[in-house]
Amino acid sequence: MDILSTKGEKLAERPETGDPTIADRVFTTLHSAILTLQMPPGSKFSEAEIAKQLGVSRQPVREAFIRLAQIEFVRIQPKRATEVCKISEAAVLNARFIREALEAAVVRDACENCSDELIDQLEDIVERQRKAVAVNERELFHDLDDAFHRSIAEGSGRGLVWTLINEQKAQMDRVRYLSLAFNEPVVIREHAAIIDALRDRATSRAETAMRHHLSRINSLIAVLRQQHPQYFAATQAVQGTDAGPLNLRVPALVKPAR
Amino acid sequence: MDILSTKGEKLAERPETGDPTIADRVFTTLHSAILTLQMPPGSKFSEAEIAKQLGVSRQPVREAFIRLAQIEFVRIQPKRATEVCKISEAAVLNARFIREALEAAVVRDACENCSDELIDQLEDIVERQRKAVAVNERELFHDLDDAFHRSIAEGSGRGLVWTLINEQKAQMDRVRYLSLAFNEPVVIREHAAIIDALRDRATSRAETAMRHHLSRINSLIAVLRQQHPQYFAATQAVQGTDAGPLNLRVPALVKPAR
DNA sequence: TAGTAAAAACTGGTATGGTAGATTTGTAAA
DNA sequence: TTTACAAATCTACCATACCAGTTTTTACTA
Repeated sequence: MDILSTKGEKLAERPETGDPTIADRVFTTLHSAILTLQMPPGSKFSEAEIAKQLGVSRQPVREAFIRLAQIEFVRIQPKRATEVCKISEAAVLNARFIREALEAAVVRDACENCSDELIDQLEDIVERQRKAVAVNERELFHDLDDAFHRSIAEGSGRGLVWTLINEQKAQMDRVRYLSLAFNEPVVIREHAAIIDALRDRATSRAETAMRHHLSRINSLIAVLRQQHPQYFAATQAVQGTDAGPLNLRVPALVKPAR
Repeated sequence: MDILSTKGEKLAERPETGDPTIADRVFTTLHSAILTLQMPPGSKFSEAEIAKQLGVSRQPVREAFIRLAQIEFVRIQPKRATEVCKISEAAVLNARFIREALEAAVVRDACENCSDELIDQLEDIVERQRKAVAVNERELFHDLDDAFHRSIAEGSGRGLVWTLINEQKAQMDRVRYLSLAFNEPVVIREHAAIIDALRDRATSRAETAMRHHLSRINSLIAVLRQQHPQYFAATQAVQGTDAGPLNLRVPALVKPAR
């Protein structure tokens, strides 16, 4: 089956080299395939199978799996199977909570720090979103949506925060791919409201607008869960990594290396 | 040699099995060694070297490296070396920003949702902190500090958020290990203030108290940077993963499945 | 036919050898 | 002494073989 996409985000590359490894490319490929639901939640596969499909050895596939497991895209069951994590409603709502808290803080910062150039840039992005809607370019629209939020973070000197938001967003993005009707006009209106508040340096209003903008997924998820129950995990299964009771220390074991 | 501990932070274990792999144990060991500065920032080492020291093959060490790289504990330079990431002031301040935004949101939630049992539990933790100070048990004190913040998150139904806070905290914890004088009495007083606000369900006051409590590291880091310049990265080196200008798709990199 | 146990066919985990690229070292020339 | 360049020695990456569990299939028994 010709499942694997060849496009993907630049999540995998090393900062030091413009020369991504095979493991990097496998990671990018699988990441994209999972995000776009080409590999649907709950589907099982094996290192060997993917390796064969991609024409590489098991080793880089295995390393890609490790990284995917760390961002909870897949769940590795030793000696058993590896499967694409189902969408956990709790995890999505948690991601939204985190994103809202962070973006609210970021947009407050932006109100106080940001340059007029940022506002111009944001308006440009929204304008391009209007055009994307006009020609029905859904992918472009979503990329521009990312760019909008990202620009706010970077424009207020919080570029590093975006890295984290982006990770959290991944779980939500799978939901987004499930939803065919995303109501782009409303998104554009909300973006415009955020820009207005930024221009007026109205901190509270900007925060409120951002929180409202990010809250829409709450209504989406319930509907989508109904439509695609097979993609969702059982309700109470939190599926998170438990860090244990107290994070106790381990004894000293490794000598520092020179 | 009898090398790898089987106890320790449960960061590494798989949910499905009580049987951590060698790679899990290597990860835990190295994670702890880096956190406690036994492996100081900037020190270089190799897969083979660590494998030899620990008496295992290179493979599980390599997988541990991958996971450590993902949380920015080490930096893998292909064909060159792997080194413990230096402490980046920008990264620490970023982590503090994220933590403050999240914990502020969490404590607001806690004011509205939390049970009286939580408040009792928090008071118990602070009481144990007092005892820890009395007998000068620094490690225990810090563990209890973690427990305090974690309990608030879990008590308000935001346990998953703690997972993320904990990751961010790691960068800050290395700084904490550098600091011999942590001013425990002030910490205890601030914890008490948070509890008071929680008991009164005073949302804004709780948030303010929490933000104030988390802001102390700002003054710490400048001093520590002076004292231990070799552990810190150059100022402008942000050292974060840059995802590129727009998250545009990358061209086809992997041959599609055969 | 139903139940059960052996065996075959998977799974991911680990060890090891080889490769390409980066760094260091050493040697020879200016 | 300094410089240039080649060889030796690192590095992490990849492929492969093997191992120990798990699951599925198969075949035999009641």
